[in-house]
Amino acid sequence: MLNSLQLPGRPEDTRIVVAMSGGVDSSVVAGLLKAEGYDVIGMTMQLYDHGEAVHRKGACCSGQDIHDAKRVAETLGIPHYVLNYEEKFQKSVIDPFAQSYIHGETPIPCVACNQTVKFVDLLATAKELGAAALATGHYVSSRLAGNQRALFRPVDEERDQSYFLFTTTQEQLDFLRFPLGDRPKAETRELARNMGLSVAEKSDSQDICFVPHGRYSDVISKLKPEAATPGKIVHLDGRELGEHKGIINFTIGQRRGIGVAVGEPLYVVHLDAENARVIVGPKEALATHKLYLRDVNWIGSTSLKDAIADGLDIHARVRSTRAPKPGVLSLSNGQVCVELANGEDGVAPGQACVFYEDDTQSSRILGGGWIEHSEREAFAEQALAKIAGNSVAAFAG
RNA sequence: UGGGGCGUAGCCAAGUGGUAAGGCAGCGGCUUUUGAUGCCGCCAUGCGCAGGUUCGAACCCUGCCGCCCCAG
Repeated sequence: MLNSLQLPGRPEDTRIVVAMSGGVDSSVVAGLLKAEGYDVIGMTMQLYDHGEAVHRKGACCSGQDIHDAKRVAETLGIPHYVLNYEEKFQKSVIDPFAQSYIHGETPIPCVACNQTVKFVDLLATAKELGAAALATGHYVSSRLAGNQRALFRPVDEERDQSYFLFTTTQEQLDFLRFPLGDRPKAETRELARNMGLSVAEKSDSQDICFVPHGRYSDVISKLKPEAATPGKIVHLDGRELGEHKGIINFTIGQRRGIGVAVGEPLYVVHLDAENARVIVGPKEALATHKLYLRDVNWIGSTSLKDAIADGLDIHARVRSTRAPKPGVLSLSNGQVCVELANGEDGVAPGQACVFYEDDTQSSRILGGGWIEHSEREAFAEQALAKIAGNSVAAFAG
């Protein structure tokens, strides 16, 4: 006989740790589980210096948010602990974040945070406390598929956070619970009001939590002053259009902030970290069909190797908010790759490609990988090759 | 200093007598638990300068300044 979290034993005998960010979602999770009678412990991670981000809307894991979490815990009558993971967060999330941009890639700190601090350190602490599960406020569903848990898209498609959870391992998945995956966001807020939680009307979190005022490049510059190396802005057709203040300020697909006027809009199509060049071009040059992935995490029911041996029809996401699009997952020269039937724009190395079983509303998440590089239309590939050649020639001369 | 052309916002550019299009760039906002994209809004009391004609001038006239081309 399993309880509502599909664990053996009565709720009263089941200890659950809830990762409380200080936001509405995780607060409601704690409230729901407490109401069901579970032995709930709230835990909040302190991830970075609260000095600068205290009053920022939509932050988490610092200053005000920790206070909010504490208040909620008091209201619910559950114990609450604050875990100082500042050093780990710096090392596992912020530093790699900066390095990624320096290398001309575009990181996803939210995934790095889930992958490291949240589902490793916090999860370990939960186990140490004798918890049977770690519950979070993510909008994603998980349930048993055979004798192991599987991940599915949530009921509220608009809030789907599965993209940020693609690195979750089977072992972590078996210990995690996502009670909000089966209800719409509006209902969560309603529940928060009914529970009398102080955070009921708090704005949703957005943007990178550890970036104070919207300029992520400031964080990098502060951390690595030498990172902002100026360089040239080069058009796909070879023209040098101007200068920029460092490739850390750009990402593939970006339009605003290039600062060059040529009559037609320009987009960043490639970042040449080695030569500090930003390659720009027309929107058409962004269309990407084939993605090569590294560090693939697979949480399908059969092994990855077996599943994709003959090519597997999947739906894939290259960004969190877009609907999964049809594609084929396969092995190409030993590297996992995805061929998107209709292509996508703005595909940047360092971002993730997440696999879904199909395009249904409650599709299973099969895993995903980090985008190492990608292939565009022939004309763009040729132009890029030519520009790369010019750079080599320039160095030789 | 003979001839011709041009000077409109940061860039490009339409307008050739009726009260300054548009694009790009920039700025602001919306959207978004990553970076983006997208969408919406803002952006020349003034058209190289100074006079003149006219009810009315970026448009016509005069002079000046600057740039370009051809011929030297």
